[in-house]
Amino acid sequence: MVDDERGALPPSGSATAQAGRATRIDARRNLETLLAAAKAVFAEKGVDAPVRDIAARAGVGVGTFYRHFPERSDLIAAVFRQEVDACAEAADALAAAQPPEQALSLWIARYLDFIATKRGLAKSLHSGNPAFSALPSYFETRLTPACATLLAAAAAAGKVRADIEPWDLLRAVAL
Amino acid sequence: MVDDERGALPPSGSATAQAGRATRIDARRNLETLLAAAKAVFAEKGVDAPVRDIAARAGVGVGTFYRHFPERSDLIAAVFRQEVDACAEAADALAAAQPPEQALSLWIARYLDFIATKRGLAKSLHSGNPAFSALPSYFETRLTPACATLLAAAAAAGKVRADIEPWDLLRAVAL
DNA sequence: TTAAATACGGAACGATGTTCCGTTTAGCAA
DNA sequence: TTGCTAAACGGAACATCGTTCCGTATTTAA
Repeated sequence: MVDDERGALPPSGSATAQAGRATRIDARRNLETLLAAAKAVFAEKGVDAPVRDIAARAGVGVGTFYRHFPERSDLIAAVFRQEVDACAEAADALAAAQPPEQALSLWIARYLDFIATKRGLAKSLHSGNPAFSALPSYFETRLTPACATLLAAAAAAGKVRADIEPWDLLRAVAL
Repeated sequence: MVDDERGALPPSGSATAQAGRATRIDARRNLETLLAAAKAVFAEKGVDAPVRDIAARAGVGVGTFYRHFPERSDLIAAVFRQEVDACAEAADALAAAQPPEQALSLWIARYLDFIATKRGLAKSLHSGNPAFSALPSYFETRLTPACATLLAAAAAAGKVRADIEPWDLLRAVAL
């Protein structure tokens, strides 16, 4: 259940039903509600907001919270991963709907939003907590290809130089 | 009382008796005991060690702790300041007792010790807590002149190049 | 419809920072 | 020395958090 959100690469929902029963629908709904509540509360009060506040905002008990996120840090990691996913998916959507140059430009704006949000998380990310050690790699693995696709299309259209490395672009903005 | 330890520049004990009574001797003794206990406990269990542990190690109640350090962060800042002071004073002592080249070399070793200790504190220092915002400046203001004196003497004796900036040396080792 | 598996809610626990207040003590004067 | 008072002390008590537990409610499969 929570582990579905933990896979290193598969975006966010992997219906890898192993055996036994399927995940209950109320459980999945609460998981999503909790993630949404967490994003809202983090934006309002920062990443240090109490678990109780997040559970309350989601209209759920703390017991339910901990069923989905065994530790507080798991929530933070899940929110981070979900936002990385959203940013990567935005790249696909833009590539499909816009001409190369605008797709790239709009996505960079989108990525800037993400970075701004991440500022608060960054403190947690670099806190030495092993719960977060995999996140930077997730970030890179997910976002580099997304950026690469947009860059390649723009380069093919002659809109940007062809020697720009996706990872360098990401770093340039992030730092 | 605690503010005696807070001054931006005057090392650690400024007997600037303003009015009223003098600081009680038991109070001053407890302050020193607490600082020593804190250093020991930090070395053992890290900067996140509970206030109670530090008070217990000092043989003192938590009430006494909070009389001297209104917030936990004040203790950390005080320990940091005291260690900066000790490092700066070591420079004077070495300059007075050793030939320039050895004084410099021995002091760098001493400074390395300090940096190693500071590692644990660094996390707190850069945590965004305003209680710590003045510490980097204290560090620089106190240590740069100490280092400069040693460097100047060594340069005058022809033992080191004359174009080494004290601050650069400090950074080179610290980073 | 029913029984078992699953999930839920929230009281309760343990740890920690901080406050409060009755008791003790150092410092001063008679 | 004795007595008085401000200052300091000790530690119980409070508030906040993360986390655990367990009795109850809901979902699902047959």
